[in-house]
Amino acid sequence: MSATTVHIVDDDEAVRDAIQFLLRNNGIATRLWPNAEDFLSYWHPDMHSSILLDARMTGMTGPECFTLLRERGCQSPVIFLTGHGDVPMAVEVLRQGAMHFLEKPFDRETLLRTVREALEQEAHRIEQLQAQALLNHCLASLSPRELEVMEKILDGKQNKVIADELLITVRTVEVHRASVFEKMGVRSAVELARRTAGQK
Amino acid sequence: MSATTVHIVDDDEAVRDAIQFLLRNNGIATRLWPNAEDFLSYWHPDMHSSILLDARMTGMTGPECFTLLRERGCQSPVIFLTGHGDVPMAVEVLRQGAMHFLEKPFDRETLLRTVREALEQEAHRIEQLQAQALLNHCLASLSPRELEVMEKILDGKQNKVIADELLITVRTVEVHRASVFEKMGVRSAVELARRTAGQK
DNA sequence: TCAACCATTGTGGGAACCCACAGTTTTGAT
DNA sequence: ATCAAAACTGTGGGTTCCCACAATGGTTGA
Repeated sequence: MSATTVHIVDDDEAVRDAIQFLLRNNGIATRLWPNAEDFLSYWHPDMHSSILLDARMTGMTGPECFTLLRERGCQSPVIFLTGHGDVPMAVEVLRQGAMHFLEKPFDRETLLRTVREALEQEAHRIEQLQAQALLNHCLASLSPRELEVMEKILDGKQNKVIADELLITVRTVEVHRASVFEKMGVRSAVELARRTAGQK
Repeated sequence: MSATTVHIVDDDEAVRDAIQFLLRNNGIATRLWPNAEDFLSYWHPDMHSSILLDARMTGMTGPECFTLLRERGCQSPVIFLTGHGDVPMAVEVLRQGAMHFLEKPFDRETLLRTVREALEQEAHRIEQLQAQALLNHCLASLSPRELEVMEKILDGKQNKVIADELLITVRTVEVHRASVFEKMGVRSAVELARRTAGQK
Protein backbone atom coordinates (compact mmCIF):
# COMPACT_ATOMS: atom_id res chain seq x y z
CA MET A 1 0.00 0.00 0.00
CA SER A 2 1.45 3.32 -0.98
CA ALA A 3 0.62 6.00 1.56
CA THR A 4 -0.92 8.38 -0.90
CA THR A 5 -2.24 11.59 0.58
CA VAL A 6 -4.86 13.75 -1.04
CA HIS A 7 -3.79 17.36 -0.88
CA ILE A 8 -6.65 19.82 -0.76
CA VAL A 9 -5.58 23.27 -1.89
CA ASP A 10 -8.35 25.83 -1.45
CA ASP A 11 -8.53 29.23 0.16
CA ASP A 12 -12.01 28.59 1.52
CA GLU A 13 -11.72 26.87 4.86
CA ALA A 14 -15.30 25.62 4.78
CA VAL A 15 -14.65 23.87 1.47
CA ARG A 16 -11.39 22.33 2.70
CA ASP A 17 -13.05 21.00 5.82
CA ALA A 18 -16.06 19.66 3.98
CA ILE A 19 -13.91 17.76 1.53
CA GLN A 20 -11.63 16.51 4.26
CA PHE A 21 -14.66 15.27 6.16
CA LEU A 22 -15.99 13.46 3.13
CA LEU A 23 -12.69 11.81 2.31
CA ARG A 24 -11.82 10.87 5.89
CA ASN A 25 -15.16 9.19 6.26
CA ASN A 26 -14.09 7.06 3.37
CA GLY A 27 -10.72 6.19 4.78
CA ILE A 28 -8.72 8.59 2.63
CA ALA A 29 -5.84 10.54 4.16
CA THR A 30 -5.86 14.27 3.49
CA ARG A 31 -3.75 17.32 4.04
CA LEU A 32 -5.07 20.84 3.76
CA TRP A 33 -3.50 23.94 2.25
CA PRO A 34 -4.97 27.43 2.28
CA ASN A 35 -3.03 28.53 -0.78
CA ALA A 36 -0.98 27.26 -3.68
CA GLU A 37 2.29 28.79 -2.51
CA ASP A 38 2.38 26.84 0.73
CA PHE A 39 1.58 23.61 -1.01
CA LEU A 40 4.21 24.22 -3.68
CA SER A 41 6.91 24.86 -1.12
CA TYR A 42 6.02 21.58 0.55
CA TRP A 43 5.74 19.55 -2.63
CA HIS A 44 8.70 17.49 -3.78
CA PRO A 45 9.10 15.26 -6.84
CA ASP A 46 8.90 11.85 -5.24
CA MET A 47 5.77 12.47 -3.25
CA HIS A 48 2.85 10.11 -3.59
CA SER A 49 -0.13 12.33 -3.88
CA SER A 50 -3.35 13.26 -5.52
CA ILE A 51 -4.14 16.93 -5.69
CA LEU A 52 -7.43 18.81 -5.41
CA LEU A 53 -6.87 22.30 -6.65
CA ASP A 54 -9.22 25.23 -6.37
CA ALA A 55 -9.17 27.19 -9.60
CA ARG A 56 -9.44 30.68 -8.16
CA MET A 57 -7.56 31.43 -4.99
CA THR A 58 -6.06 34.48 -3.44
CA GLY A 59 -2.48 34.59 -4.64
CA MET A 60 -1.52 31.97 -7.17
CA THR A 61 -4.40 30.47 -9.15
CA GLY A 62 -5.00 26.77 -9.56
CA PRO A 63 -3.93 26.63 -13.20
CA GLU A 64 -0.74 28.55 -12.42
CA CYS A 65 0.04 26.14 -9.64
CA PHE A 66 -0.71 23.22 -11.94
CA THR A 67 1.61 24.52 -14.62
CA LEU A 68 4.40 24.94 -12.09
CA LEU A 69 3.87 21.42 -10.77
CA ARG A 70 4.07 19.96 -14.25
CA GLU A 71 7.19 21.98 -15.00
CA ARG A 72 8.76 20.52 -11.90
CA GLY A 73 7.97 17.03 -13.10
CA CYS A 74 4.86 16.34 -11.09
CA GLN A 75 2.91 13.51 -12.70
CA SER A 76 0.39 13.01 -9.94
CA PRO A 77 -3.29 13.32 -10.78
CA VAL A 78 -4.76 16.77 -10.34
CA ILE A 79 -8.45 17.48 -9.94
CA PHE A 80 -9.68 21.02 -10.33
CA LEU A 81 -12.52 22.48 -8.33
CA THR A 82 -14.10 25.73 -9.37
CA GLY A 83 -16.91 28.02 -8.42
CA HIS A 84 -17.41 29.90 -11.65
CA GLY A 85 -16.94 27.75 -14.70
CA ASP A 86 -14.66 29.06 -17.39
CA VAL A 87 -14.50 27.00 -20.56
CA PRO A 88 -11.05 28.07 -21.77
CA MET A 89 -9.58 27.36 -18.38
CA ALA A 90 -11.16 23.93 -18.20
CA VAL A 91 -10.01 23.13 -21.71
CA GLU A 92 -6.52 24.31 -21.01
CA VAL A 93 -5.93 22.32 -17.84
CA LEU A 94 -7.59 19.18 -19.14
CA ARG A 95 -5.45 19.32 -22.27
CA GLN A 96 -2.42 19.68 -20.02
CA GLY A 97 -3.40 16.47 -18.34
CA ALA A 98 -5.59 17.39 -15.40
CA MET A 99 -7.74 14.46 -14.38
CA HIS A 100 -10.97 16.37 -13.93
CA PHE A 101 -12.52 19.81 -13.65
CA LEU A 102 -15.44 19.88 -11.25
CA GLU A 103 -17.78 22.78 -10.73
CA LYS A 104 -18.98 23.70 -7.27
CA PRO A 105 -21.27 22.82 -5.80
CA PHE A 106 -20.16 19.33 -6.70
CA ASP A 107 -21.90 16.11 -5.99
CA ARG A 108 -20.27 14.20 -3.13
CA GLU A 109 -20.44 10.95 -5.04
CA THR A 110 -18.83 12.45 -8.10
CA LEU A 111 -15.99 13.92 -6.09
CA LEU A 112 -15.45 10.70 -4.20
CA ARG A 113 -15.46 8.65 -7.39
CA THR A 114 -13.01 11.01 -9.02
CA VAL A 115 -10.68 10.99 -6.03
CA ARG A 116 -10.74 7.20 -5.98
CA GLU A 117 -9.89 7.18 -9.66
CA ALA A 118 -7.01 9.51 -8.90
CA LEU A 119 -5.76 7.30 -6.09
CA GLU A 120 -5.86 4.28 -8.36
CA GLN A 121 -4.02 6.12 -11.09
CA GLU A 122 -1.42 7.33 -8.65
CA ALA A 123 -0.96 3.84 -7.23
CA HIS A 124 -0.45 2.59 -10.74
CA ARG A 125 2.03 5.34 -11.48
CA ILE A 126 3.98 4.52 -8.32
CA GLU A 127 4.14 0.89 -9.35
CA GLN A 128 5.54 1.88 -12.73
CA LEU A 129 8.04 4.17 -11.08
CA GLN A 130 9.21 1.47 -8.73
CA ALA A 131 9.62 -1.01 -11.54
CA GLN A 132 11.54 1.62 -13.43
CA ALA A 133 13.69 2.39 -10.41
CA LEU A 134 14.51 -1.26 -9.95
CA LEU A 135 15.48 -1.53 -13.59
CA ASN A 136 17.63 1.58 -13.36
CA HIS A 137 19.30 0.18 -10.30
CA CYS A 138 20.20 -2.96 -12.20
CA LEU A 139 21.41 -0.98 -15.19
CA ALA A 140 23.52 1.24 -12.96
CA SER A 141 25.29 -1.78 -11.56
CA LEU A 142 26.61 -2.73 -14.99
CA SER A 143 30.14 -1.77 -15.92
CA PRO A 144 30.51 0.30 -19.10
CA ARG A 145 31.71 -2.71 -21.03
CA GLU A 146 28.87 -4.85 -19.80
CA LEU A 147 26.39 -2.23 -20.87
CA GLU A 148 27.95 -2.16 -24.29
CA VAL A 149 27.70 -5.91 -24.59
CA MET A 150 24.12 -5.85 -23.36
CA GLU A 151 23.07 -3.46 -26.07
CA LYS A 152 24.49 -5.74 -28.70
CA ILE A 153 22.81 -8.74 -27.15
CA LEU A 154 19.55 -6.79 -27.41
CA ASP A 155 20.23 -6.32 -31.09
CA GLY A 156 20.08 -10.09 -31.34
CA LYS A 157 23.77 -10.39 -32.15
CA GLN A 158 25.73 -13.53 -31.50
CA ASN A 159 28.70 -13.56 -29.16
CA LYS A 160 30.98 -14.01 -32.13
CA VAL A 161 29.64 -10.91 -33.85
CA ILE A 162 29.82 -8.88 -30.68
CA ALA A 163 33.41 -9.99 -30.19
CA ASP A 164 34.31 -8.85 -33.70
CA GLU A 165 32.64 -5.48 -33.21
CA LEU A 166 34.31 -4.83 -29.87
CA LEU A 167 37.63 -6.23 -31.03
CA ILE A 168 37.80 -8.71 -28.19
CA THR A 169 37.59 -12.48 -28.01
CA VAL A 170 34.41 -14.51 -27.80
CA ARG A 171 35.49 -15.68 -24.38
CA THR A 172 35.47 -12.17 -23.01
CA VAL A 173 32.04 -11.53 -24.45
CA GLU A 174 30.83 -14.68 -22.75
CA VAL A 175 32.10 -13.39 -19.43
CA HIS A 176 30.40 -10.03 -19.87
CA ARG A 177 27.25 -11.72 -21.04
CA ALA A 178 27.15 -13.87 -17.95
CA SER A 179 27.66 -10.79 -15.75
CA VAL A 180 24.86 -8.96 -17.49
CA PHE A 181 22.45 -11.85 -16.98
CA GLU A 182 23.54 -12.14 -13.37
CA LYS A 183 23.21 -8.45 -12.59
CA MET A 184 19.96 -8.02 -14.46
CA GLY A 185 18.48 -11.04 -12.78
CA VAL A 186 17.60 -12.91 -15.96
CA ARG A 187 18.59 -16.24 -17.34
CA SER A 188 18.14 -15.76 -21.06
CA ALA A 189 18.51 -13.06 -23.66
CA VAL A 190 14.77 -13.16 -24.28
CA GLU A 191 14.03 -12.38 -20.65
CA LEU A 192 16.50 -9.55 -20.86
CA ALA A 193 14.74 -8.17 -23.91
CA ARG A 194 11.39 -8.36 -22.15
CA ARG A 195 12.64 -6.77 -18.96
CA THR A 196 14.13 -3.84 -20.79
CA ALA A 197 11.27 -3.56 -23.27
CA GLY A 198 10.29 0.00 -24.08
CA GLN A 199 13.58 1.18 -22.72
CA LYS A 200 16.19 3.42 -24.27
CA MET B 1 1.59 10.49 -46.92
CA SER B 2 -1.66 9.12 -45.67
CA ALA B 3 -4.61 10.71 -47.43
CA THR B 4 -6.21 11.99 -44.27
CA THR B 5 -9.34 14.03 -44.77
CA VAL B 6 -10.63 16.56 -42.28
CA HIS B 7 -14.36 16.10 -41.84
CA ILE B 8 -16.21 19.24 -40.93
CA VAL B 9 -19.53 18.50 -39.29
CA ASP B 10 -21.56 21.65 -38.67
CA ASP B 11 -25.11 22.71 -39.46
CA ASP B 12 -24.04 26.22 -40.29
CA GLU B 13 -23.05 26.38 -43.93
CA ALA B 14 -21.15 29.64 -43.47
CA VAL B 15 -18.97 28.06 -40.79
CA ARG B 16 -18.34 24.95 -42.87
CA ASP B 17 -17.30 26.98 -45.85
CA ALA B 18 -15.09 29.30 -43.85
CA ILE B 19 -13.23 26.44 -42.28
CA GLN B 20 -12.94 24.61 -45.57
CA PHE B 21 -11.52 27.74 -47.14
CA LEU B 22 -8.98 28.12 -44.37
CA LEU B 23 -7.86 24.50 -44.52
CA ARG B 24 -7.79 24.30 -48.33
CA ASN B 25 -5.58 27.34 -48.47
CA ASN B 26 -3.20 25.37 -46.34
CA GLY B 27 -3.28 22.27 -48.46
CA ILE B 28 -5.58 20.26 -46.25
CA ALA B 29 -8.30 18.11 -47.82
CA THR B 30 -11.77 18.55 -46.36
CA ARG B 31 -15.20 17.08 -46.59
CA LEU B 32 -18.32 18.83 -45.34
CA TRP B 33 -21.34 17.46 -43.51
CA PRO B 34 -24.43 19.42 -42.52
CA ASN B 35 -25.31 17.07 -39.67
CA ALA B 36 -23.93 14.30 -37.53
CA GLU B 37 -26.26 11.63 -38.90
CA ASP B 38 -24.97 11.92 -42.46
CA PHE B 39 -21.39 11.81 -41.34
CA LEU B 40 -22.00 8.82 -39.10
CA SER B 41 -23.60 6.85 -41.89
CA TYR B 42 -20.57 7.56 -44.04
CA TRP B 43 -17.99 6.85 -41.39
CA HIS B 44 -16.35 3.45 -41.24
CA PRO B 45 -13.69 2.07 -38.87
CA ASP B 46 -10.68 2.09 -41.10
CA MET B 47 -11.03 5.63 -42.33
CA HIS B 48 -8.14 8.02 -41.99
CA SER B 49 -9.67 11.16 -40.70
CA SER B 50 -9.65 14.07 -38.36
CA ILE B 51 -13.02 15.35 -37.27
CA LEU B 52 -14.24 18.87 -36.55
CA LEU B 53 -17.49 18.59 -34.69
CA ASP B 54 -19.93 21.36 -33.91
CA ALA B 55 -21.25 20.93 -30.40
CA ARG B 56 -24.83 22.05 -30.99
CA MET B 57 -26.48 21.01 -34.19
CA THR B 58 -30.01 20.35 -35.30
CA GLY B 59 -30.55 16.66 -34.75
CA MET B 60 -27.75 14.80 -33.06
CA THR B 61 -25.41 16.91 -30.98
CA GLY B 62 -21.64 16.85 -31.26
CA PRO B 63 -21.05 15.01 -27.98
CA GLU B 64 -23.66 12.40 -28.91
CA CYS B 65 -21.98 11.89 -32.24
CA PHE B 66 -18.60 11.67 -30.52
CA THR B 67 -19.82 9.05 -28.07
CA LEU B 68 -21.22 6.96 -30.91
CA LEU B 69 -17.96 7.22 -32.83
CA ARG B 70 -15.95 6.06 -29.83
CA GLU B 71 -18.37 3.21 -29.24
CA ARG B 72 -17.82 2.15 -32.81
CA GLY B 73 -14.09 2.11 -32.26
CA CYS B 74 -13.19 5.43 -33.81
CA GLN B 75 -9.78 6.54 -32.54
CA SER B 76 -9.33 9.49 -34.85
CA PRO B 77 -8.76 12.90 -33.30
CA VAL B 78 -11.90 14.93 -32.74
CA ILE B 79 -11.94 18.68 -32.29
CA PHE B 80 -15.05 20.33 -30.94
CA LEU B 81 -16.29 23.72 -32.03
CA THR B 82 -18.91 25.51 -30.07
CA GLY B 83 -20.77 28.81 -29.98
CA HIS B 84 -21.88 28.88 -26.36
CA GLY B 85 -19.34 27.48 -23.96
CA ASP B 86 -20.59 24.89 -21.54
CA VAL B 87 -18.06 23.72 -18.97
CA PRO B 88 -19.55 20.30 -18.18
CA MET B 89 -19.76 19.51 -21.87
CA ALA B 90 -16.16 20.54 -22.49
CA VAL B 91 -14.97 18.56 -19.50
CA GLU B 92 -16.93 15.51 -20.54
CA VAL B 93 -15.68 15.32 -24.11
CA LEU B 94 -12.09 16.16 -23.24
CA ARG B 95 -12.08 13.46 -20.60
CA GLN B 96 -13.40 11.07 -23.21
CA GLY B 97 -10.42 11.88 -25.36
CA ALA B 98 -11.43 14.75 -27.59
CA MET B 99 -8.38 16.62 -28.81
CA HIS B 100 -9.70 20.13 -28.25
CA PHE B 101 -12.74 22.19 -27.50
CA LEU B 102 -12.68 25.53 -29.28
CA GLU B 103 -15.12 28.33 -28.75
CA LYS B 104 -16.39 30.38 -31.67
CA PRO B 105 -15.37 32.74 -32.84
CA PHE B 106 -12.07 30.98 -32.93
CA ASP B 107 -8.76 32.30 -34.00
CA ARG B 108 -7.75 31.05 -37.44
CA GLU B 109 -4.23 30.31 -36.27
CA THR B 110 -5.44 28.34 -33.30
CA LEU B 111 -7.77 26.25 -35.43
CA LEU B 112 -5.10 25.63 -38.02
CA ARG B 113 -2.56 24.66 -35.40
CA THR B 114 -4.99 22.30 -33.76
CA VAL B 115 -5.95 20.70 -37.05
CA ARG B 116 -2.31 20.18 -37.91
CA GLU B 117 -1.77 18.59 -34.53
CA ALA B 118 -4.72 16.32 -35.26
CA LEU B 119 -3.32 15.37 -38.66
CA GLU B 120 0.01 14.52 -37.10
CA GLN B 121 -1.61 12.45 -34.43
CA GLU B 122 -3.71 10.65 -36.98
CA ALA B 123 -0.70 9.97 -39.17
CA HIS B 124 1.06 8.54 -36.16
CA ARG B 125 -1.94 6.40 -35.31
CA ILE B 126 -2.08 5.08 -38.87
CA GLU B 127 1.57 4.14 -38.67
CA GLN B 128 0.98 2.22 -35.48
CA LEU B 129 -2.02 0.52 -37.04
CA GLN B 130 -0.05 -0.52 -40.06
CA ALA B 131 2.76 -1.92 -37.98
CA GLN B 132 0.17 -3.76 -35.94
CA ALA B 133 -1.51 -5.05 -39.08
CA LEU B 134 1.78 -6.33 -40.41
CA LEU B 135 2.45 -8.08 -37.15
CA ASN B 136 -1.01 -9.60 -37.11
CA HIS B 137 -0.50 -10.78 -40.65
CA CYS B 138 2.66 -12.57 -39.61
CA LEU B 139 1.00 -14.05 -36.55
CA ALA B 140 -1.95 -15.24 -38.61
CA SER B 141 0.38 -17.15 -40.90
CA LEU B 142 1.59 -19.29 -38.02
CA SER B 143 0.06 -22.71 -37.52
CA PRO B 144 -1.48 -23.36 -34.08
CA ARG B 145 1.48 -25.42 -33.04
CA GLU B 146 3.93 -22.81 -34.18
CA LEU B 147 2.11 -20.19 -32.17
CA GLU B 148 2.28 -22.39 -29.14
CA VAL B 149 6.00 -22.88 -29.57
CA MET B 150 6.49 -19.16 -30.13
CA GLU B 151 4.84 -18.29 -26.85
CA LYS B 152 7.17 -20.60 -25.01
CA ILE B 153 10.16 -19.18 -26.81
CA LEU B 154 9.00 -15.76 -25.62
CA ASP B 155 8.98 -17.11 -22.08
CA GLY B 156 12.69 -17.66 -22.57
CA LYS B 157 12.34 -21.43 -22.48
CA GLN B 158 14.87 -23.74 -24.08
CA ASN B 159 13.91 -26.12 -26.86
CA LYS B 160 14.36 -28.98 -24.50
CA VAL B 161 11.91 -27.57 -21.98
CA ILE B 162 9.40 -26.73 -24.68
CA ALA B 163 9.66 -30.26 -25.99
CA ASP B 164 8.93 -31.67 -22.56
CA GLU B 165 5.96 -29.39 -22.06
CA LEU B 166 4.46 -30.18 -25.43
CA LEU B 167 5.28 -33.87 -25.19
CA ILE B 168 7.21 -33.85 -28.45
CA THR B 169 10.87 -34.26 -29.36
CA VAL B 170 13.43 -31.49 -29.38
CA ARG B 171 13.81 -32.01 -33.09
CA THR B 172 10.20 -31.10 -33.71
CA VAL B 173 10.50 -27.99 -31.59
CA GLU B 174 13.51 -27.00 -33.67
CA VAL B 175 11.45 -27.31 -36.81
CA HIS B 176 8.63 -25.20 -35.42
CA ARG B 177 11.11 -22.69 -34.09
CA ALA B 178 12.69 -22.32 -37.49
CA SER B 179 9.25 -21.84 -39.08
CA VAL B 180 8.36 -19.19 -36.53
CA PHE B 181 11.56 -17.25 -37.21
CA GLU B 182 11.02 -17.60 -40.94
CA LYS B 183 7.39 -16.48 -40.89
CA MET B 184 7.96 -13.66 -38.42
CA GLY B 185 10.90 -12.41 -40.42
CA VAL B 186 13.40 -12.56 -37.59
CA ARG B 187 16.64 -14.39 -37.09
CA SER B 188 16.87 -14.65 -33.33
CA ALA B 189 14.62 -15.08 -30.32
CA VAL B 190 15.62 -11.62 -29.12
CA GLU B 191 14.41 -10.03 -32.33
CA LEU B 192 11.20 -11.96 -31.97
CA ALA B 193 10.74 -10.65 -28.44
CA ARG B 194 11.32 -7.12 -29.62
CA ARG B 195 8.99 -7.38 -32.60
CA THR B 196 6.18 -8.69 -30.48
CA ALA B 197 6.91 -6.40 -27.53
CA GLY B 198 3.81 -5.05 -25.84
CA GLN B 199 1.77 -7.72 -27.55
CA LYS B 200 -0.73 -10.18 -26.07
C1' DT C 1 50.36 -0.38 -0.47
C1' DC C 2 46.63 -3.50 -0.61
C1' DA C 3 42.01 -4.88 -1.56
C1' DA C 4 38.49 -4.54 -4.93
C1' DC C 5 36.86 -4.15 -9.27
C1' DC C 6 37.26 -4.13 -14.25
C1' DA C 7 38.65 -5.98 -18.60
C1' DT C 8 40.80 -9.40 -20.80
C1' DT C 9 42.17 -14.24 -22.43
C1' DG C 10 42.98 -19.37 -22.44
C1' DT C 11 41.50 -24.48 -22.06
C1' DG C 12 38.35 -27.97 -22.20
C1' DG C 13 34.08 -30.20 -22.05
C1' DG C 14 29.08 -30.57 -21.90
C1' DA C 15 24.74 -28.72 -23.44
C1' DA C 16 22.03 -26.37 -26.65
C1' DC C 17 21.17 -24.76 -31.20
C1' DC C 18 20.80 -24.99 -36.36
C1' DC C 19 20.18 -27.38 -40.39
C1' DA C 20 20.35 -30.49 -44.61
C1' DC C 21 18.48 -34.76 -45.91
C1' DA C 22 14.84 -38.04 -45.30
C1' DG C 23 10.62 -39.93 -43.82
C1' DT C 24 5.62 -41.13 -41.42
C1' DT C 25 1.06 -39.85 -39.86
C1' DT C 26 -2.88 -37.05 -39.40
C1' DT C 27 -6.18 -34.01 -40.98
C1' DG C 28 -8.93 -31.19 -43.73
C1' DA C 29 -10.63 -29.71 -47.99
C1' DT C 30 -11.91 -30.57 -52.94
C1' DA D 1 -10.47 -40.64 -52.95
C1' DT D 2 -6.84 -37.54 -53.31
C1' DC D 3 -3.88 -33.81 -52.52
C1' DA D 4 -1.79 -30.34 -49.43
C1' DA D 5 -0.59 -28.74 -45.27
C1' DA D 6 0.52 -29.57 -40.60
C1' DA D 7 2.75 -32.22 -37.20
C1' DC D 8 5.98 -35.16 -36.07
C1' DT D 9 10.54 -37.88 -35.91
C1' DG D 10 15.38 -39.49 -36.95
C1' DT D 11 20.58 -38.95 -38.18
C1' DG D 12 24.60 -36.63 -38.37
C1' DG D 13 27.54 -32.80 -38.19
C1' DG D 14 28.80 -28.06 -37.56
C1' DT D 15 28.18 -23.88 -34.69
C1' DT D 16 27.25 -21.55 -30.63
C1' DC D 17 26.57 -21.18 -25.79
C1' DC D 18 27.76 -21.88 -20.95
C1' DC D 19 30.80 -22.56 -17.40
C1' DA D 20 34.50 -24.25 -14.10
C1' DC D 21 39.25 -23.52 -13.47
C1' DA D 22 43.01 -20.48 -14.10
C1' DA D 23 45.37 -16.24 -14.99
C1' DT D 24 47.24 -11.29 -16.31
C1' DG D 25 47.28 -6.26 -16.18
C1' DG D 26 45.12 -1.70 -15.08
C1' DT D 27 42.66 1.53 -12.03
C1' DT D 28 41.19 3.28 -7.73
C1' DG D 29 40.12 4.37 -3.26
C1' DA D 30 41.19 3.39 1.75
